[in-house]
Amino acid sequence: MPIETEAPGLRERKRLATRRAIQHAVLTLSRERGIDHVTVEDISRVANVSPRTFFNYFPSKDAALIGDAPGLASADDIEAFVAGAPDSDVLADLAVLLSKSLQRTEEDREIHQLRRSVMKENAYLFGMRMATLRDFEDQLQQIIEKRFRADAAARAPETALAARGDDPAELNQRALLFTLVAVAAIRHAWRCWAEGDGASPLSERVNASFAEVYRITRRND
Amino acid sequence: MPIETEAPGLRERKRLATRRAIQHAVLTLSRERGIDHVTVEDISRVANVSPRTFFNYFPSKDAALIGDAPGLASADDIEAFVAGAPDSDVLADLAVLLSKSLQRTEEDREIHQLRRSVMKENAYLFGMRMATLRDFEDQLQQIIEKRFRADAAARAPETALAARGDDPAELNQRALLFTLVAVAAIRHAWRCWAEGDGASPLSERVNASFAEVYRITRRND
DNA sequence: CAGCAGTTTGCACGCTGTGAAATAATTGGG
DNA sequence: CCCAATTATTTCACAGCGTGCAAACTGCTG
Repeated sequence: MPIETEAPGLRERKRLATRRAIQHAVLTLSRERGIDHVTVEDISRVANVSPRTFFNYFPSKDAALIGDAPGLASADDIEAFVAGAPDSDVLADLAVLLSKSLQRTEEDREIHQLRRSVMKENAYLFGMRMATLRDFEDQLQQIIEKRFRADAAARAPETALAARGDDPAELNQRALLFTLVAVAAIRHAWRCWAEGDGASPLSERVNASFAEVYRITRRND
Repeated sequence: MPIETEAPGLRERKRLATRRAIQHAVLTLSRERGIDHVTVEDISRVANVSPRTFFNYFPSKDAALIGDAPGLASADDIEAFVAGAPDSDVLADLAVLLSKSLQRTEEDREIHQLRRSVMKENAYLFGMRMATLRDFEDQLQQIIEKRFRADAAARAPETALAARGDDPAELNQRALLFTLVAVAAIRHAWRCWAEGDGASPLSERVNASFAEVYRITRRND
């Protein structure tokens, strides 16, 4: 019995190859002519699939360009965050969690670099990517809410849930604000990283940006 | 000689009416059936224009739904922000500026409420709006950079520009972070406002959200 | 090999968005 | 009031996106 994954199998390998071919095609073509002058037909021709197959892999042309959504860290890491010490700094813990989450972004080097260079040219793509970030935000918000509830329970275990001062709507809003500030930090990190030469990994940048957020919100002295 | 605007003229009035009719049409139809089941043809029929005319007013179906980008405050307000006291809190000043900016968002009450209710149903529209926020962000970032330069000049007027410690790239990144944090606050305010009953105006919410950002970034004590 | 499940493809179709030219409406001047 | 210039609207044609469907194909399994 294999420890980890069964041998991927021809089917799966082919699937990944096709996916990669499509992404590679859309990125290189976009870099040459600009995305507006690249059609799905062009992409499919270069990637050696039918136009219809393109849409079996990606729901839209944009999706192929943008790539997969970031994806949150492992279940273990999330667990650790939720169960964090109730009197520790939530935002700081968040920085740790998110830095870890983005480490696994480094799957495919070449695609990654290509995408970065294409996005540097067409700034509006950053905006596109933001839209796909919504899922990420929603997940994050729910995790943060969970953490809040855990904190509250740890702090006052004897009090009944309903009796505690946590209005669910207010909890929601608090979690939302943490989420949005965290995403702001990620966006900052991401764009600094995209501007730079790619020397330092994205996850380091995230830590730096979170630290900057703290500096910014201190009134200057 | 009229003080302010010449009489708008028939042409301009009609134009505004059409614009409003289209927005009204797309919003009411979307609320009834969901936006995916509303075509440009439907919208144009209700608004009494040809489908082609629809695209003379809005570049896309989404654009009609989302409405105009927020738009920054008046030139005077921006001037005041840039020339702010160099040792005051930039983020706090920013809160004032943005709160003012969003006051003028309250142009058309009915459209505004409709849009709010449609967006409450289809959460993914929030993501769409984000994409349009990029212009706003860029403008904001430039204004903040200007403020930084003004501050630096006021603080050390004798030093030559080049000799001062402000690496242009670093200035950029700092301004970007301020921008993104500010936008995070606006997004928070906006979504809280959309959730609520619309009693308190958006601009007040912005102030509240900025205050919350400060609270959040203090390590809890 | 035979059958099954998953993949790719071709085809038809509706919808979005744009360019160009014809048509209609508004404005300003005589 | 009517004409000419200007601007807005419409009609038409067309390229591209994205989806449903059914047929052909390919890897998998016994």
